[in-house]
Parts: sequence; C-alpha cells; structure tokens
Amino acid sequence: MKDNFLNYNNYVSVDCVVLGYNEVENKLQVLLIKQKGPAPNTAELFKPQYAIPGDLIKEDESLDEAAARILEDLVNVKGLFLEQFYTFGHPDRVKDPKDADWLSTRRKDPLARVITVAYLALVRIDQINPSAGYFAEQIAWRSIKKIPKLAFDHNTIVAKALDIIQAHPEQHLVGRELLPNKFTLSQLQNLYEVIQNKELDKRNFRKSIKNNEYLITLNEKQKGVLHKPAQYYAFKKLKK
Amino acid sequence: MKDNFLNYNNYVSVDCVVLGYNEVENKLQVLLIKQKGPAPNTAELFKPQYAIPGDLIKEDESLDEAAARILEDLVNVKGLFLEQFYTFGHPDRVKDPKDADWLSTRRKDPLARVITVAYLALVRIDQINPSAGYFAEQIAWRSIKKIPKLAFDHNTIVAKALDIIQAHPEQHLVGRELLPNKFTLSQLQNLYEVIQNKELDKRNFRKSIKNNEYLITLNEKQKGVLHKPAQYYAFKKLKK
DNA sequence: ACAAAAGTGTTTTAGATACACCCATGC
DNA sequence: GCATGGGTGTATCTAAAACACTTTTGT
Repeated sequence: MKDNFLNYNNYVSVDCVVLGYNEVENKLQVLLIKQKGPAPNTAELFKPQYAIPGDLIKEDESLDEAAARILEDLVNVKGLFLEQFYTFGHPDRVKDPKDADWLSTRRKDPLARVITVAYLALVRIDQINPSAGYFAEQIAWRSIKKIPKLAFDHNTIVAKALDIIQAHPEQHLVGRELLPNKFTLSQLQNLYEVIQNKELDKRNFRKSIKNNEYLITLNEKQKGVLHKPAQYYAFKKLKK
Repeated sequence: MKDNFLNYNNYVSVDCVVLGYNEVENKLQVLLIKQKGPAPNTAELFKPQYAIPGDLIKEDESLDEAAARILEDLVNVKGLFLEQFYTFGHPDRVKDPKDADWLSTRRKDPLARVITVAYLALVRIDQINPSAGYFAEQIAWRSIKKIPKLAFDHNTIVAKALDIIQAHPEQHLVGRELLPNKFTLSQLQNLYEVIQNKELDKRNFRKSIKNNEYLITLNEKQKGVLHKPAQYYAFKKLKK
C-alpha cells in the first residue's frame, strides 16, 4: 500500500483531434501544428514534427475546460462540438527517440510518462482562424486521407477519432457543427458522403432525412446561381 | 510556457465498473468494495464507504494492464471483457469532505486531484470468486437498480457505464462474457432483457438472432428438466 | 393427465434500396 | 437554347412488430 505514496509523477495532457470540413473541396481535414523550437528562431536545431494540438492540463481546470482552452487558443472559436473519446496512457507513448528532442525542452522530467485524454472537435474550416503562436510554429490542414507521420502516438489518436465519427449514428449532430446556419440539401448530402466515405442516392437521402425531422425549411432560396436555385434549410434547435 | 515545468503532480488511477450477471435471479449487479480502514482493525475510526474497485496506476504499466491487474487481484479471473470507457478528471472529484478521511491515509498529498480512467468489466457472478483483501474490507454485489451512495464520484462513473452497455449494439459480445459456453436461447433472451431492461417477444427474438448468425447449434439438449428440454447453443469463435 | 418451459409462422408495417426524368435559372 | 445542379415518385425488398398454439419432458 506504500506504493500509493509514490505514484504521483504523472503528466496529464489533453490532445485535440480537430476535424475541419472544407465545403468547397468537400473534404474532411485534420488540423495539425508544426512543433515549435525551444526558443524563437532556433528551429533549425530541431527536427520539428507535425502533431495534433495538445497541452498539459492546468491545476484548476477540468478536462473539458482544458480541451476548450486549447481549442480556443488555437482556432479562436468557442462553443463547438467537443467530445472526449479515449485516453492514451501507455508508458512508452512518449519514449520514441524521435520525440526526445522536443520533450527535453518542455519537461522538467522528459522521460516521465504522459497520459493524454483525447478530444474530438468539429469545425467549419471557413469559419475559423487558426493562429500559429502559443502552440505552434505553423498550423496546417491535412486531408484525413493523407496524414503525415506525427509526433508521439498522434497517428493512433487521429485514427481512433475517425473511427468514432464514422460510427456515430446521430450525424445531424455532426452536421450542426460543420454546416452554415442555412444550407441546401445537397450541401448536407455532400457532408454525409464525406463522413461516411460513400455515395448516397439523392432521392433516398432526401426521403430519409425528411422523415427523421431535425430540419426546418426556411423560406429562402439560393440566388445568383446558374441553375435552379436550391431551397435553404436549417437545423431545428435541440431541446435540452 | 513555464507552466509546463510545474504541472506534474497528478495522481492517475484506474477504476473498474465490474458488472456481474446472476443468471439464477436474472439480475445485473455491480461489484462494490467497502473501503478499508487505515490499518487492520481500525475501521471504527473510519466511516467506510462503498466504492468501485480502483487503484493508482504503477509506473511501468499501461492503463489496460492496470485495469486487468485490479480486476485480477479482486476477482481472481483473467481475460474477461474489459474496456476503457471514459476519463473523469474534474479538479473537485476528490474534494468532497466525505472522502477526506480515506484520502488522508492513502495519499502523500490528500488534496491533489486524481484523474481516473474508468473501465467496464463483465463477469459471470457464479464463475468468479471475489476476495476481500488487498483492496477492500469486504466486497458486495448490488443490483444495478439499487446502488447505494458511493465514494468520490463513483455513482456518476457507474451510471455512465450502464448507459454504455445499454447503448452497445453488438450485444453478442456481451453475451459471450456473461453466459456459459453452452446455453439455451431462453438464457440468451433473459440476458438481453436484463441488459436492455425490457421484455422481448420470444419468436421475434429467435428470428432476429438466427439471422445475425453468431450462434452455432450444438448437438446436445438439456436433461432432467421437467419440461421440454431445450437445445443448447454456443457462440461462434470471433475471427480476430 | 398435468405443469412447465420449449419451440414454431403468418400478417402487417416501416424503412431501405434501386432507378430516370423534368425544372428553374444565368448566360 | 443550352448547361448546370435542383428537385421529385414508384416498385421492390428487407427488417421489425404483433400475436397463439403445439410439443416434450418429469412427476
């Protein structure tokens, strides 16, 4: 039982898989940061890697608050869909030699394990303004189909996030975050197709979503398009 | 960024919601422990509470290994269904005065936050042999419908575990853990009814499970029962 | 022969799938 | 008038739900 008096030296972090939807190209992308060197303009001493944004938790904040803080610092947007999905804590997850360099500049004990609680965030790429700065030298959006090698076990974390969003049955929750306030049924269908990674039949799609009824028909149509203008829709407010 | 050199003092624990199925009474129960006093036979100085089994993680073990260790120490069974489901880390989750007493005997810093990674385990009550000992003064099974007030935020943790098992669509995974190697369709139906907390129609139930096909028909029947003997079935092996 | 649980089919309903043409607009 | 994406209906199949009686055994 004495053991309990020791086991105290755990770093705990929150990492965010930020998925952004690019409506124009109809792609899902992940927000990556390029790790910062130990001090400004010393980046050349370093081999910076791409990583997902994350940070150690602060003493007085909950995990949800930490995730919101990281997201806010990075993308300058509040109140988005944000959900904890898994915790990664293998003792070796920060022991890869490729990561030693970065850790040595950031940790009192660079060899100590880091347990990380992973969150999934959904954002509209066109609506946010990610800023390199506190967290990163640079930020970059990368298609979920072409994710580079990432720091630590971040590839595993991203893969798990993608599994989860694809398994998620209540996709209108996802739609709420990734579409503008008013949108056409084609926009909605495109989004669902990207998430599910398959094509959907237009008529069947419209039938099924009109049954499930989380949509309201606005009384506004597209203007200035060179084809039949589409009806705009919006999501019903969620009760509770 | 200096903050990172501080945030080191986190206790990390793993807590296990052990759900046991009692086939005879057809009930789902949760395994609870009664907290141990600071030393043998000093329990009377204490107000021991019920809690779910958990422990701080050790330096060299993964979260999954910690969960398996806790479960093994407690119920003397290996290799059961065991799944991480959520991490609880609110700064106040161990700050309730009711818990101060226990913490003061177990922690170098009794006020430090404890982040706990929660696991769900499924066991057949008749197959295991939980032992009071290392973890607990006593152990107790309690029906999921009558769970007492527990230490820390353990009521919240148990509630979340129950949500998850009920939402879980692949219930045959659950069945594998909670039924004997050979079983009748009525046994399977009883289990599903308890988990879903509703009655199922016998004919429809049999139709649906025979479609989904994860069962094999054994060539053995019940013996010595005072009614028509039932056919035995088994689960197909899962391929990886 | 009776008590007890096992076992079995049909009908109805709702949702999923497959599939092809006309419509409104800008240029 | 033509190019562009928007919008619509029907037929078929599959899955879910509702519902009642006969069978096999032990005593």
